[in-house]
Amino acid sequence: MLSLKKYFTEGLLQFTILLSLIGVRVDVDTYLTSQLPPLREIILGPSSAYTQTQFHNLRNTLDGYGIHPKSIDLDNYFTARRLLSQVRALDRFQVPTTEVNAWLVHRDPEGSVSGSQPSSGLTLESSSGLQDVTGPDNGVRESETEQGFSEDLEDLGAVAPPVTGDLTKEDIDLIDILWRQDIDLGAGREIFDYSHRQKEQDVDKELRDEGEQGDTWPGEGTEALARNLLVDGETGESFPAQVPGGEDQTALSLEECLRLLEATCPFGENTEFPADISSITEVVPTESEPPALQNNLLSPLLTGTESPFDLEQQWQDLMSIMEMQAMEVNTSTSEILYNSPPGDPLSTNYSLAPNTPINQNVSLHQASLGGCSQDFSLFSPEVESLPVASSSTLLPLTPSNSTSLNSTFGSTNLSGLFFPPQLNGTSNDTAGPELPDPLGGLLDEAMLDEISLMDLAIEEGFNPVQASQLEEEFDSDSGLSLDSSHSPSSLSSSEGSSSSSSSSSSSSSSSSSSSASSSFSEEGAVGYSSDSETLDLEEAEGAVGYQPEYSKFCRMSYQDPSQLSCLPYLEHVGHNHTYNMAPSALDSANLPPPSTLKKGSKEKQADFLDKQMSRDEHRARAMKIPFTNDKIINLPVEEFNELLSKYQLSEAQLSLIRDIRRRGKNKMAAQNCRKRKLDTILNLERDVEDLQRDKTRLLREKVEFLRSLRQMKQKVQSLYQEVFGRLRDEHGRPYSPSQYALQYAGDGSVLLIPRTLADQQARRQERKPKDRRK
DNA sequence: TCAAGGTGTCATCCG
DNA sequence: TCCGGATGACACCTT
Repeated sequence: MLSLKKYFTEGLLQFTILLSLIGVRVDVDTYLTSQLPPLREIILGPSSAYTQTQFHNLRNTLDGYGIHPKSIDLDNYFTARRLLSQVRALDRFQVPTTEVNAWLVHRDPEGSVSGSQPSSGLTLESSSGLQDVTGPDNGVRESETEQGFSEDLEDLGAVAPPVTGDLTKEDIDLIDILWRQDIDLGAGREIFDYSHRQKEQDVDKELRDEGEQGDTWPGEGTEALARNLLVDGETGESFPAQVPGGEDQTALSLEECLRLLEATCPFGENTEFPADISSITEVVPTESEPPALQNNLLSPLLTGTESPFDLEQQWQDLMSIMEMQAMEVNTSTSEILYNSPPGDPLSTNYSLAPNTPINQNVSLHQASLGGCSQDFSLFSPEVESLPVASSSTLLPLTPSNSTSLNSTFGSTNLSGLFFPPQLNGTSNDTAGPELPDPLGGLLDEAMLDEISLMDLAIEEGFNPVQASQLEEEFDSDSGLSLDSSHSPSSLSSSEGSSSSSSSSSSSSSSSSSSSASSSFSEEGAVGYSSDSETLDLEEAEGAVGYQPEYSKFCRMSYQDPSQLSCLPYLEHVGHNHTYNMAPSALDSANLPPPSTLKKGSKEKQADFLDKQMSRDEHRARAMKIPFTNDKIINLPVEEFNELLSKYQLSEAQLSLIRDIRRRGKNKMAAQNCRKRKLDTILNLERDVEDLQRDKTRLLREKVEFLRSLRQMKQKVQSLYQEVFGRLRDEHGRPYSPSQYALQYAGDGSVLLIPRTLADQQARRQERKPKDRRK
């Protein structure tokens, strides 16, 4: 494990530096800040020295780079945990662990990192050098309390040593103590298991209870310290995230930590922390690892000639570019992963890290493919001048070959190390083959620029449909969502409505009174749909108002029409909001059992019926129209006139009846119209899909033709050279290619002509197409 | 409170 | 000229 750490950290650092030197900005932030326990432990051990870079930017963006929004709290949390751990470790025997973050102390001998440094950024950096990353167990972020704690520590001087020049003995002692504090002896996972932590939490809880009952801290500081030492076998930390109300607990833990700090190291506010630590170092027995190992671990940075801030800058470059690539295109994947339920442990712990490399992979391809698919530079006139082998050089960067980057990287293949086994196992389908791609993309961006969708489709034997799907995914931001056409509901409704709209006129014209009652027909929005608005006392005089209850009840088409058909008043009224419902669904509408209609509720029912009636129905009732609105609306003109002639109706009644008929018909027409609109949109979407497929197919065919043409030209050229090379003049000497050329005659014969003449003819032939264009 | 979508209604056009 | 379908526009309501 230690060798693996050494190997990996060295390799990763060298690789990162290499990328930075060549100008590639890679965002490793997403790797480091992700809650990937194995990854963190592999890269950093239980600490997070690398995240100092990020922590440096937490509260101040000195270099102008944006801070990853998902990493701030996490880093704060890790920082606080690390501070807490180290404070607790001051007075106890500690299992030595490999503390990578000691690099930060070493690597900045002439830096301005100082505990008294007024610059917040520098202070933060120095304090972050003490931060700790203990793994993924901590899902709760308590940035506020931790920041406060960090600031408190700064006030106490509990910051990194004032390394303003050469390392003093105290500095070296501090480095040594830091190393000894956190050496990882490979403690078993059982130390971190829940039951163990639960016990520790219980201890903490008791401690807090005591603190709540009475502020016994000053007197019990030593005891609390002793109890606190049992909290964590390796780091001495509690696990606030495991307990409800974790923030409070963390706050207490931080406060407790401060108190412990005071109890353990009673330095004043201006007392420099390192001095105390160095003094403690002599007392604390440690089992440090062999110095050689430490030196080996330190070597990657210590041997570097770059300044620490340059290295930090390179890290930030690495982080930034990877983050930008991740955020660039593949938002869908991000949404899936980011929007995972918070309770999902997998998504909570691993959402960021697995997502990032996947996005980077896809984004790199999408960035190149999207652009190329539109530019189609491959089909430009220069396409013939492109070497045939050029496409083959792109192959390693295509998705199908992306896995080959593993072999390309050989022993430095990072993908297997970047991600824990369980993660690789769970995300193999999606992330597996794509993981190396960011690295591949970083290796040669210029090559990626030349990748096109058609390259994938042609060179890699992509199905055109797949290619078009890729294009569709790239164009997912278009106004019309093509996926909506795949929605079962929308599709069925549109298909069902298309027939209804075409037959609406016939049905309405041929419908009789019986057909009018069958408004819940499969024809859709052809039946009368009674308005759902109510008519209260004012409405009878023209006021209009809505009753939300009823609107909720039968407003939409999917609402149950049985709620209305059970009502005797409305059994003849076709409240047809069901034009997109299946007939079976309508037929299966259940009527409430008659027993439920008790006499006591008749009044309520009457009120309810009043509310169910539309405005026109209310008006018709108010005007004492002797027939139903359904008949008024759905009867043919002849029958409608007959009906009117049977009754002696006043002018107002006739006017209302005509209005009801007009409005009812118009309502149905509007519904049909809207359905047609929807159908049109859906059909257009399908047409767009078909056209995209055709476009992809045609482009593929074009490229195939171009390739075939290129091959034929090469063949002709080789034949030309062969024939020309066999020609001999009268003296048996070969003709000079610079002086003579072969020309193909129209009849198939081949003539040997002077080169000048051939050039002239070639020019003429070139002019002809231009003239034709003009 | 705002936005988006659904629905009813009116006015208008057109066959 | 009337009838009715189609549709844009608007208002209102719900989510």
